[in-house]
Amino acid sequence: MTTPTKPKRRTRSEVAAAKQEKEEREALKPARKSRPTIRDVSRLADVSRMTVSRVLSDPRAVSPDTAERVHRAILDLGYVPDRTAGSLASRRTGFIGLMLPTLTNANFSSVAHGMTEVLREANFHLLIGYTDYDIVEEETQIRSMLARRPEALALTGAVHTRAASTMLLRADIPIVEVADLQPGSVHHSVGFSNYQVGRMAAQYLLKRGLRRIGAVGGECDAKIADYRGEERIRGFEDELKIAGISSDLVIRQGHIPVSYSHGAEAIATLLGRYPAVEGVFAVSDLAAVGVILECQRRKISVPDQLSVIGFGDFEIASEIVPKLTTIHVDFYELGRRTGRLLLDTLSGRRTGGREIVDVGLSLVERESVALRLDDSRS
Amino acid sequence: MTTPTKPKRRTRSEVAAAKQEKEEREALKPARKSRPTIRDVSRLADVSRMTVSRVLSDPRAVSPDTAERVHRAILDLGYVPDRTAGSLASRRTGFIGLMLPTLTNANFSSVAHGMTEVLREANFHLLIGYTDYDIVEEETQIRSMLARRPEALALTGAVHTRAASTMLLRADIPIVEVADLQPGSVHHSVGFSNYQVGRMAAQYLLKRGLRRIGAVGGECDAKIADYRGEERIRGFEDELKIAGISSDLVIRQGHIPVSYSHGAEAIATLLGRYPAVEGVFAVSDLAAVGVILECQRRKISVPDQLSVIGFGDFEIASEIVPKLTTIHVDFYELGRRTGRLLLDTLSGRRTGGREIVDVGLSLVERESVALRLDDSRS
DNA sequence: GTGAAAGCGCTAACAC
DNA sequence: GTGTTAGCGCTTTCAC
Repeated sequence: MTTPTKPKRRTRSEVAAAKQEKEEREALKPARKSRPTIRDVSRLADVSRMTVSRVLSDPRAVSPDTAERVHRAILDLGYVPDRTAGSLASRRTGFIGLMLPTLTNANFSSVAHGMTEVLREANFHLLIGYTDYDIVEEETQIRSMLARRPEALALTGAVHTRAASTMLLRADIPIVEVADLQPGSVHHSVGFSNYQVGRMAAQYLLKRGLRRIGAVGGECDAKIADYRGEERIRGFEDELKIAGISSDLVIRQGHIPVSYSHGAEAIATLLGRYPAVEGVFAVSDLAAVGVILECQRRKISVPDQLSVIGFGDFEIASEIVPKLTTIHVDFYELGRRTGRLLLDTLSGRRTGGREIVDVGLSLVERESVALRLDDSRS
Repeated sequence: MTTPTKPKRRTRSEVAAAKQEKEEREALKPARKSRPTIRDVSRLADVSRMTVSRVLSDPRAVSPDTAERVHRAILDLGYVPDRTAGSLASRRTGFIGLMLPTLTNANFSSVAHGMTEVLREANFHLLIGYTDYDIVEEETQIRSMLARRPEALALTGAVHTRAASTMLLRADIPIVEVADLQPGSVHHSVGFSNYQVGRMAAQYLLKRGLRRIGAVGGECDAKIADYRGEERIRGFEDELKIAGISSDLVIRQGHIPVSYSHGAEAIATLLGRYPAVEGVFAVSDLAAVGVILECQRRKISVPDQLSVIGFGDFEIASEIVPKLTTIHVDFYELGRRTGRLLLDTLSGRRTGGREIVDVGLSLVERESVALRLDDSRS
């Protein structure tokens, strides 16, 4: 029972001696069959663990000879440093969180793509979560993400539960709200104004001489809501109001994520109620394409009989027949800007208050909106 | 200089005494302004740190009263456990890596979605990387992912660099190759046979009485290659060979990711070379939709003049006019199966050798393939 | 049911 | 340029 290799309970006086032995034990510790650690490398290269650490993090601080030996040992052993341990010691995890509404939307994917491109160079990893457009789920996700100690967080949108907001504040890390520019927020923002998207769409349809115009977007219910889509609709309605046009043709129907079939169904409803509708704004290109396709099935000519304008400039927009006129946002660039803002903030290159980056909007005129010359307005 | 609070160098004899003081110092340690730790919770709840840990990981091991006090303390402090530290101590990171070719493909996103759904319940997090279809980049990504000590890895496809394969073996964790069933692999597989996809497409076109048929896919160059797409093309060609039909109409053009415009350009090439082509298989629905759209522009009727069959059953497939006949794979389910396989393996519920899960293929007959009744074959 | 001791594999800080 | 010390915030293990 009293195996000498197995340390037993020791009296106080033995502690110092034990300490003496530490080095010796360390040297004897068998090259276990498990993954090699920094210690294995240090022994093989005959240097201290710190030197190995330095070779990896700041090679210039080590003499070329030593570095060479260490590198060889690393290769020999197939050593892969453990960033979990490194994170704990340095208190820098190298994680940045990104919370998306859904994984399966090309534009949000582009944000993730853009961020990753920027973060990669700085050796940061993106931790991706998604909420299915549910802010209660977002709260859960934020909590479990914070347990990974991300150094910064990017969230889609500016609407959160109270508890989530509290956690975010307490986390005391840079936070940026992405894809939505809300004046009230306390965090950084990189995005564009969804409200402005709606206004721009309405302005364009009006400018083209269209008057009987409407919009299609998703419903909002208690929990699951597309705040950004609703903002776009709101902007659209406000612009109509200014022009003295009724917003009866604006319909909210179906649930997010808004997609092709959603657009097809919504235009069917709209056409049923207001057969005379001559122009429609869809809160997403996917819905807009659904509208065009439904028109194709019904032999309604776009844009001759019905004009369509979308949002997002998804890839399909420039391919569909007729090509879709839409409002473009560079989501990939948005992701890059977000990544850079966060990196700059973390490195202290950027200091001070709330940063607001507007990546802007651009109208891409293609073929899906008619020009009513018979109309008298500009 | 000799600030009493700052511990100085100590003689051996002082060490024991210092140890004595440890507890006292700990008790005195100021409630620093930083994030609360398990120690802060334990002090507030007047229990040991271990008890707090148990409340979080195995509540039944703690008396209800104690648990209650601990929970209150957690809430009071807004304590969020640090999984970085937990991972190091328990040697379980709760990470599972997923390597995708690209972030911006709906079907791969579905895999990530499916996996996440399954992993969430087990409190695992997905670590997502992407390679841009480049196996050298994959190697880099795998290396940096392994530094996070994922407990398992899911890779898209079975083609890796030698160095990558070595690392994977050494990592000594469960690995599953996803979306590609390659007989030669040493790892688990969850997927389908891309080769079979191509054969199925050819068989279907032939069965419908089409003879002058071809395919459109991407080129392969030294590094960046769509192995899966190429497999599908290969299957297609082999089936043609069996039927005694030339595969001259099979063209590989352009680079991945294959998308709408790729299909449009490829069909333009094909039509230029072989105006009499009557049927085409596109390695991806996106390319197939591009073909349909290009035909629309050229006033070529689909399927009357040209039949089109795709792969992937992307959302647009069932919306486009005419609706696209395609080969469906349930990528979401594929992700779920992958997640479950990995979880089962990790929990020891599953043991033994290489597991191969074929999620299967199904042909979705819609409107884009003609039926040539004038042909004599079945 | 609860606690004390001993790390997990690294790095910050400082010594030489 | 290199090494030593002392943790990072948890969990494992074992004692009671």
